[in-house]
Formats: sequence, structure tokens, C-alpha cells
Amino acid sequence: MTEYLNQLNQTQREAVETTEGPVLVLAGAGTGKTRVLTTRFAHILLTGKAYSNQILAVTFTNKASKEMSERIAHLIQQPVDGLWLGSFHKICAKMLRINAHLVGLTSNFTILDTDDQIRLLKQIIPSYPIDLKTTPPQLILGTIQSWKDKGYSFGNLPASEKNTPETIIIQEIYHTYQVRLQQLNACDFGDLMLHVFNIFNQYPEVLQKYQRYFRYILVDEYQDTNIIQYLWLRLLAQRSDDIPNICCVGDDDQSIYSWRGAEIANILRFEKDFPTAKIIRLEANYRSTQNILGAASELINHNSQRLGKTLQAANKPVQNEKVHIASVWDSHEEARLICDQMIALQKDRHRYGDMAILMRTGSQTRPFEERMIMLGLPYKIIGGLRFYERAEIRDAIAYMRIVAQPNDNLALERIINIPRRGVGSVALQKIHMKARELDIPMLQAVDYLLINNQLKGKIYTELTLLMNQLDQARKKIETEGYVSAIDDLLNNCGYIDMWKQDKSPEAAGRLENIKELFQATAEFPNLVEFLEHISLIMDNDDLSGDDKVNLMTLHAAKGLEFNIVFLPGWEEGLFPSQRTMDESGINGLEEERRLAYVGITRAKQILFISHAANRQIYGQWQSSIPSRFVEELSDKYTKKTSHIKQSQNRPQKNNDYYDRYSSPKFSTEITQGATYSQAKRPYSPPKTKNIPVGSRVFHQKFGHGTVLSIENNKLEVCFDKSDIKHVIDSFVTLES
DNA sequence: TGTACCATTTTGTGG
DNA sequence: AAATGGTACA
Repeated sequence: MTEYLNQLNQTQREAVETTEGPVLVLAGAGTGKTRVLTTRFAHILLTGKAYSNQILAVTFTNKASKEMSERIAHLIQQPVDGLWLGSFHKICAKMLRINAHLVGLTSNFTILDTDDQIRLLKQIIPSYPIDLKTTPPQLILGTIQSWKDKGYSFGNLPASEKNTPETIIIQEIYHTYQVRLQQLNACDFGDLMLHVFNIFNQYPEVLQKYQRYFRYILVDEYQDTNIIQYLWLRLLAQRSDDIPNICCVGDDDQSIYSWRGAEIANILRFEKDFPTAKIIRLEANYRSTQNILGAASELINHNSQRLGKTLQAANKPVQNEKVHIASVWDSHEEARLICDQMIALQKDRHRYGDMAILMRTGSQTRPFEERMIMLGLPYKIIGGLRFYERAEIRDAIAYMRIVAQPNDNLALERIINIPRRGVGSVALQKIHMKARELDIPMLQAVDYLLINNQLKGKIYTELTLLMNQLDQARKKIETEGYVSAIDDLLNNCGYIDMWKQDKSPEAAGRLENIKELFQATAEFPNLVEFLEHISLIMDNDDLSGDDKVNLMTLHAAKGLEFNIVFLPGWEEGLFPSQRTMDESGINGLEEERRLAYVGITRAKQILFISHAANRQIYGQWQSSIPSRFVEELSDKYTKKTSHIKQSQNRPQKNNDYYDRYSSPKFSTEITQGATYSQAKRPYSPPKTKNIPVGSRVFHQKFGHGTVLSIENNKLEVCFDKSDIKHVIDSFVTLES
């Protein structure tokens, strides 16, 4: 019965068994943090201290909560439905659906994404005297968001927040923005927390209900909670009648979200808020080799603001390679080197799925993608260009939203002229005016204008058709379910046809994506739940499963681990980021260093760090020097090698170094590389690859296929596993 | 109303 | 380099 406890070490066990009272677990990277949390959850259940729905478990990301629920299910040997386990936003969304009426929403409210927020702000801003040049919508949104992160509604902004002429106006915009959100029956990410926080404050009976409900509270990644999350937790935990059973797990060395309002101070404040708190430190690392840990410690020791904690390697040194640090000429060569390494490692018993390339910014994936597509190396991007942010997916979702929520003006605005219905800015303006005049949603305004014959010609016919199709879709939801209703709608309204007729090479992929979207809908019982899922879930990835190299940002890698990790782009200005240092000085630098620490400690066995002397920024070549973080790593744990050739080691004015690049070591890859650089050379016209009709080709996304016809660099290919598609020749490789 | 063309900006991390 | 935004013109 207590066998699960025997698998823990002394301190881990203490963290699990101290169920009563406040507990703060300071858990270094790879010390079994998730294991402690999940075992603790299971322990509370199995010892009968609480029912499963009396435990509140908050994580930072959906990925983490998914992993937790899987591991709990495994521990207690039964499925775990109806748990209060999820990200802060997910749990708040659940609470807000129940109590929506208290803040003037109905329970089927929509959650806006960043795009919608900007669009809404752009409508509001023109009526305020603010200069869009100096204060772009993004900046205004950022200000409003930071207020929400601190728990400020527009009514209770402290004087210190409105000390400039701009902030005074932004406060007004904030007010209008909230009014408009309410009209749309919508809220943004920040509101999910803020509304619930306000409900807790204004309706003590609601708060008390949840306080009584949750007998145990578990919090993951506590170092990354921001102020409102902290206040929200404190409200739930501070019950008048009892000492709370709250357990927070975190690592101050891994705090990497201060730009989003996270406060390391929350960790330090824990003892003050809960004077009886017990503090447990987990320092035995089960993840990485000694060299990797040594390098990580060396680096993080350069930070001054630390609670102080040393990781000890608990594993036996099976394999203990030094950390590789490579200097390369430019970003293309960096990609080339890393891909070659991966191929070599794969031949030497490693899986691609156990490898990851972690970078500072999302845009750094490009050179790797290009190289990997060319080599046919399987990869997946986690985060990055997110699936749900692609145009076609957002269009399809907008159609779903306008069906689910007829007063969702933003969704209507997005799709009213996609496909083209002749509705331009003039007609749109007319609809806007009528909606405002009669104080009705835009969809109703369209109805009104149609009935009163105020729209003419093509617009009239097209919009009448659209309105009927939307009505039909709503009826069909009742009879045939929402999946087929939406499917029919997209087909009937010409949206699918629009992409089918589109001759651009991406069109095929877009249709493919819409199909994928429909596959995802299958898991959800109704439209509202599906829409909530896609607004909250950003990761379209199955981490396990297929054998592909993982590409992601360092931020997205938090909480994950890989056997082999590549950390490219360690250059001054890029990492640490110049912008962070300009904005936040030494604190910014230390956060960047923590980010580097997170990156290093993701690796279990093998770690490669690299920096390039030249990199393209906004399409311009710029030279750079190695990151100071590289200097901070000594030879004790690392091995530094230069891959820059003598002939390259002087600055080049033009880009012709491709031509001179040759390396006997990687001769097979160089042949393909030459094709690539030829196509990229600015002075030669884009050459088409010599691919004859009828030949067999391989495409990264669509797989193997036969070439049917060729037009310039566009190929028509019949793929084995799919149908005929148009692709650009550079995206396929010729098979012999 | 739609499109072509030019100027400007973007890429810093996420729910 | 590619995406976005604004303006002129059909």
C-alpha cells in the first residue's frame, strides 16, 4: 500500500508526508519535483485525508498539468476525472463559467486571443487623444495586461500607476476596453484571473465555498507566479478557522517569467504569510551527468540574488562527457554542424525524439528547419508558429465562434469577407454604425440592414446567403452535432473552395490543417468546451510518440528533459538578450542567466552549446561575439572547439563564403548544401532543381510521392499517403 | 471596393 | 527576408 513511498529519497518522502500545514519545497532542477507533487497528491487520496475533488492542484502550463494527471492516474490505479487540476487560467476559467453572472457575463463567454485584443483596442483607441506612433496598440495592451497581472481593475488603479499623461489616457482606454468585452460576452487571459479575484473579494460566500472545498492546495512552479496569482492563492489558503494545507514547489534559480509579472519575492514572502511553514530543500539531482551539473552550477553562481542551494549528482557516472562548446562561422553552419551531430548520434543508438534544440527566440528555428527539411531529418516545433495562430485555423475558429456566440463581433468581422463577399471597409462601417446606434451585436445589425434593404447588390445576396447558412448551422448542431454542422458550414459558404482554388503552394497545407482541426474537435462534447480548449491550450504537440527532434524556445522547455540537448546562439546581444539588459539592467541579466541555467539543466547525458560569429537579423548579416555565459563556463566541465576555418576568419563584405566552404569530414552533406547555397545566392536567378516528371520525391510534411508536372519551381505531386498537391521544389528531395 | 505598389517594421520570452 | 500598413488608382 505504501510502496510508492519507498521509491522516494529521505527529503522527497518528507515533502510527501508532511501533508498538514504550509510547506514550501525548494526543488532544484531534476530533483524529482513533479514526482513529489504527484506522489503527494496520491498520498492524500490513498490515506483518505480528502476526496479527489477536495484537492486543488495548480500548475503553470497545460503541459505540466497533463503530465501530472497521467502520473497520478498511474499511482492510484484509476482514472482521474473531475479533478481541480490545471493551469491557473484553466482553473479560473472553470470557476468563472460557474460564477460568470456575478461579473456580468454568461457562462458561455469567449476567451479572446492576442489578435482579437489588438483588433478591439484598435477600434477603441481612435476616440482618445493618444499618439499611435509613440504608443502602439501592443504597448497599450501590455500596460493593461501588467495592471491585470497586479490585480488592478480600471476602478482601483493606484496613483503610482497613473503618473504620466499616457497612463492616464490608457486607464480610460482600459475602462472602455472592459465595457466592450462585456458587450461581447468575452474576456481576455488576464480577466480569467482578475474576474475570479474580484468575485472572491466582493462575494465572501463564494470565496468561503471554495475555501471549505479545497482541503489541500498544491502549487507547481511557484517561482513563476505573478502578483494576482499569488493574491488569488492567498485568498483561497487563508481561512479564518484553520491553518491551511498549502504546498508550494519552486526553484528560485528557474524563475524566468518576470517579464510577465512573476515575482521571485513570492517565494521569499511565503514564510511571512505562513509563519508555521516548513521548508524542505531537494538537492539530489537524478537527471544530469556531473559535467552538466558542474557547468550549470558554475554559471548560476554568477547570480547574486539566490536563496542558495547546491545540486548534487545522484546518478552514477555511467557516461560523463564534457559539455561541448563550439564556435562556428555563421547561423547556417551552426545548423549544419548540429544536424551532422544529430545524424551521427542517431546512428550511435540515440533516438531523434530524445534530442532537443533549445533557443532564445522563436525566430531562430528557421536555419534549422531549412537544413532539416533538406536532409529529411524528422523534427517538430513546439510552440513557435503555433497551430492555432495560423490564418486558416483562426478563420475556421471564427466561423465556429459566430455560430456558438451570435454577439461575437470580432469573429464576424474576421469572416464576413472571407471568402470575398464584396464587404469592404464602407459596408463594414455601415454595419458598425447601425450596431452602435441600436446597441445590438453586429450580426443583428446585418439582419436589420438586410431586412430594411439598406445593403444592395452583391453584398445583399452574399450576406443573405451567409446569414441563412449560419442559421442552418445553428439548427444542425441540435440534430447532427457541432462537428458536422461546422464542417458543412465551411463547405457551403465557400471557405473550403476558396483554398481549393488558391494556386499558392501553401494552400494544400492549409486545407490539411483544417482537417487536423476537425480531428481535434472529436475529443470535445460541445462547441463551447472545444473553443475554451483552443484558447487555453497552446501546445499542439504530443511530446511522446513519434521519433522527431524537438525544436522550441528555452521558455517552452521549462519542466522538460532530454538525453541530448543543443543550445545554439549563445552570442552577446541575442543571449543574453540586449533588450532585456537595456530594460532591466542587472536583474534582466540575471534572469537571462537563469534561462541559460534552465537550458543546461534540461540535458541528461550530452550537451552542446554553440555560438556563431555571424547571424542574420532582419535579413541583414551582423557579426557578434560569444556570450558572456560562454566565458563563465570553465574548462573543468567543458571542451571548447572552433569550427571556423582560417580562410573565414576575417570579415567578409559579401556572402560568397558559401562557395569557399568545404569540409572533407562531412562530404556527403556538402553536395546537398551546395545546391542550397546556389539557390540562395542573390545574383543568380532562382534556379529550379532538376527534377524530371515522373520521378519519386520526398516531402517533409506529405511524405513520398510521384511528380506529375512542373511549372517553374512549382511541382504538382501525387503523394502516396494523401492526394495531389502543389509544392515548391526546394521543399522536396529527389529519391533515386 | 479591390489591388498594386511603396514605406515601414519585425523577431522577446506565453496563457 | 518577409510581413504589415497606408495610399493611389482602376
